[in-house]
Amino acid sequence: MKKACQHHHDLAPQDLSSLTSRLRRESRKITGPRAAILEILRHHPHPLTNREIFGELPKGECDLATIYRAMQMLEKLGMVKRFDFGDGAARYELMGEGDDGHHHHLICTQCDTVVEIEECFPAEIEQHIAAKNNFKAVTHRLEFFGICPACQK
Amino acid sequence: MKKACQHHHDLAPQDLSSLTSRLRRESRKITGPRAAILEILRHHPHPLTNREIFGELPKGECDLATIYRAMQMLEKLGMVKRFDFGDGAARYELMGEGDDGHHHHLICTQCDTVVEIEECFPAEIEQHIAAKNNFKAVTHRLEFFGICPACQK
DNA sequence: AATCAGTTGCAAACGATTTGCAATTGAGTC
DNA sequence: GACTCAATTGCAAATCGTTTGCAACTGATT
Ligand SMILES: [Mn+2]
Ligand SMILES: [Mn+2]
Ligand SMILES: [Zn+2]
Ligand SMILES: [Zn+2]
Repeated sequence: MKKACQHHHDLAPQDLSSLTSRLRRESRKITGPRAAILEILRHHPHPLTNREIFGELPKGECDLATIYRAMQMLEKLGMVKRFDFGDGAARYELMGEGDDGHHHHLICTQCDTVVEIEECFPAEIEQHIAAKNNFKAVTHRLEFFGICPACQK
Repeated sequence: MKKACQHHHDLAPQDLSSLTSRLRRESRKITGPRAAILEILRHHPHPLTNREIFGELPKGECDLATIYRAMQMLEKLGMVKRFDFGDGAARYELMGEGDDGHHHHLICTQCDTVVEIEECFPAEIEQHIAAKNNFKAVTHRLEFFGICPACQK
């Protein structure tokens, strides 16, 4: 009954080699920690916090600070998208090559279940808001919150 | 040329007495720090961080921790609404009695200018998202970002 | 004026994120 | 395969926003 998601998550995750070549292209080194981090992101459909990534890693594989530095770099290179669920921890999701990664989530306020959302804020309304206030390059951050079926008792 | 905003910000700010009576009603004490904080919120049309409130206060008037505690309490009583602009600091705005305070902002990514926005995410689409995923009590957090007229050169 | 729960200042504690630095290591070069 | 050097890492300390323990204090009520 669940409709197929239209984001890259459904597609076979991009292979590691395409990811590492992107790094090489930017003259970044392919290190153990980085490969491990990308491997984890590749297999997760929803945004992960640095601590969650750290938890997925075999202990001793890599320092938490290294993950923070890696995610910063990956975000700068446009390889991951950063999300904010309002709980004080940044979350990252791998994004496809051309893709700008813009999309939204529906989060259960009780159990933190995350659903990828395909709907977006209507462009016409956004343009109207931008024009009315003489702003340029307007975009938005949008996340939905509610009670998931399982938590409804 | 600027169109009138339709939020409570335009109306004369609610007077201190109506605010303090709300506190009294909840058997909270009207203290110097609290009155000073409310006074500041009353005169600010946009969300303020705790540190900004602290900065507005005459030095020595009140401890930062007291502000954190006051804002927590005011939020619990539904007297202020908390916003998140994604920069790691909570922001609070005074809200009217009946009002649930739900609204959005347009923030300049260069100078942090804030504009109050009256538009909201279309309810029908939100309902559709909720229904499709069997979520209940769905709401959203939404903020717009762009370059304000002054920062466009 | 006496009473007492609610408040406050101050310092320490916290959790997420950043940073300095010396040791380590990819990845071309010979 | 060894050589070289900038990029990277681990570790500890530092930052930042926020929370908390606690003893002193104060507003509201009697
Ligand atoms: Mn997603
Ligand atoms: Mn506002
Ligand atoms: Zn969108
Ligand atoms: Zn809205």
